[in-house]
Amino acid sequence: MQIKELLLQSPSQQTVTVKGWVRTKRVSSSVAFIAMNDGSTIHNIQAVVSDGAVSEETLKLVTTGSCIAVTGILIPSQGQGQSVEVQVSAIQVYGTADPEKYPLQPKKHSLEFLREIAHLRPRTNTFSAILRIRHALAFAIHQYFNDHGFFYLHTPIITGSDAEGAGEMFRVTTLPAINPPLTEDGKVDYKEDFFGKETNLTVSGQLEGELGAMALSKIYTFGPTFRAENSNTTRHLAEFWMVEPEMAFFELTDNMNLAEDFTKSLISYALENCADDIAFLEKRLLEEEKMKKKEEQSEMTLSEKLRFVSENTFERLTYTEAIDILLQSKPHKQGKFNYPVAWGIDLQSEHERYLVEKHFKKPVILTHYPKDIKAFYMKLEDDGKTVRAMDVLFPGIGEIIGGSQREDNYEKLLQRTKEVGIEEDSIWWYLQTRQFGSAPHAGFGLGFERLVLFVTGMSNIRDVIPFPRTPKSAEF
RNA sequence: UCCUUCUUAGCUCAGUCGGUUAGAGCACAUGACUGUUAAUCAUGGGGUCCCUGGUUCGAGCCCAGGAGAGGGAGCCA
Repeated sequence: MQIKELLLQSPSQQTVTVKGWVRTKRVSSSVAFIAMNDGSTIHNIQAVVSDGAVSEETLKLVTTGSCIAVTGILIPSQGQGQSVEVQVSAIQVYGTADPEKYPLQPKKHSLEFLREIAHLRPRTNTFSAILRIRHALAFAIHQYFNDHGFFYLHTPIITGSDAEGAGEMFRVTTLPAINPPLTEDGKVDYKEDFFGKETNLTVSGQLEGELGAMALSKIYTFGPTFRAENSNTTRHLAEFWMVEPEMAFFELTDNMNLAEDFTKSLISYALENCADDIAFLEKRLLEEEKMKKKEEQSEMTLSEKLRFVSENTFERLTYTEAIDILLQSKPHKQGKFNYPVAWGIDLQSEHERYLVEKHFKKPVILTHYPKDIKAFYMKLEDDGKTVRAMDVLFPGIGEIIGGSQREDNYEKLLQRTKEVGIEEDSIWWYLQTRQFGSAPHAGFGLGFERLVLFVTGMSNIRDVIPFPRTPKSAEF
């Protein structure tokens, strides 16, 4: 029986067997206490070994990190801190853990150190809590879409197009790294490669997602995506998971409504279903906050922040309105921004942070960006200057969602591909959807790790994915 | 990629003006203790001071180069 279930049982004379990893062992002359955890819950179960119940040799093997099965009777606990505990009659040691060598000690470890032992960090309270929340959010995503008539579309991970323009790509090839076949003009001959052309790992499933939406009406993708950008920040990974719904007959406002309802319901799901884990992470954050200066401490606890976001309306405004607010802002007038503010600029982090964290103090949806700073597939407004784009900005995270209504007019789309220098041949199939039964449609991409970051209150994206891939780092 | 900070025991860190034998807390080991909650108390072991080179009578400390990590920025989700 899992420890999560066991802790909910009322004590009985029935014999139970619990399997898990030892967190701590406390020994006194006549009794030993073993705290065990199997990852099913943040809570440990206490196994009590009375004098003589288990041989001394066996008990000696029970150390922090070892894996054991204990058999005994579930009894009411005499001590504080738990209602039931196991009165042990037998212990089976599955795997020992030399206490001199086992890196996880019954004490606080820095997140930096735990990153170096990512193979063991899921055994800590913090990471098991994060991983359970990550799972719950993934489940909630599928449930939400299923309940709302979306179909899960599996878009390819290896792509032959590099038209998304979302960033540098990882090349996929089976050609030898040394002396690859060359063309007559000395370049690598990809006709000889596995697919007979240049291929890469996907940076987004959107273009294929649109093909699905043009048949199934409402689809979503949820899979890994890859960016070979040399980004070294707390918000970027080279391999991350993205959720990309795409809906026929949706215009920009429908898209915004969906994005807002979707993220709110995911957060509510976590609040309802991961209460223990969120409470643990909240306590952890509070301790961390105490170390900070007064002015840097956040005004809300983690659960307050999550509830605030899930219960309040996101602020919606256009890029042009946002620029006006920034031009009127104190930091702009006092010259505090490092980057100048003017219509046409790409908003910098400091600008987004001001809008979200200082001015509105809630999530913000920015729309109608200038076309020149956005992707080619976004629908051009009638003003000819802006596109029907939307970015959802979250406090502390920045851009968590980027999306748009797509250009559904063939001529206009073709025009834009030419302007940004995309070869027609490379995305003929994408362009054809605008020739055969085109329809207004829209969609967005949600960075899954950024959502997990927000819900767990963690500050580094490397700590919300089991095995992070970042520049110069692909261990484990 | 740029800016910036850091690298000393298993972990988190201190280390004075460059000075002879490098410290603390936790962890670990041993012992004590009749119910603990990251138990407590006592004792003990544990060091390539990130690497390479230089300055100096003498370098953990100063200089140069390199590696790794953190934070910020850019790119974005």
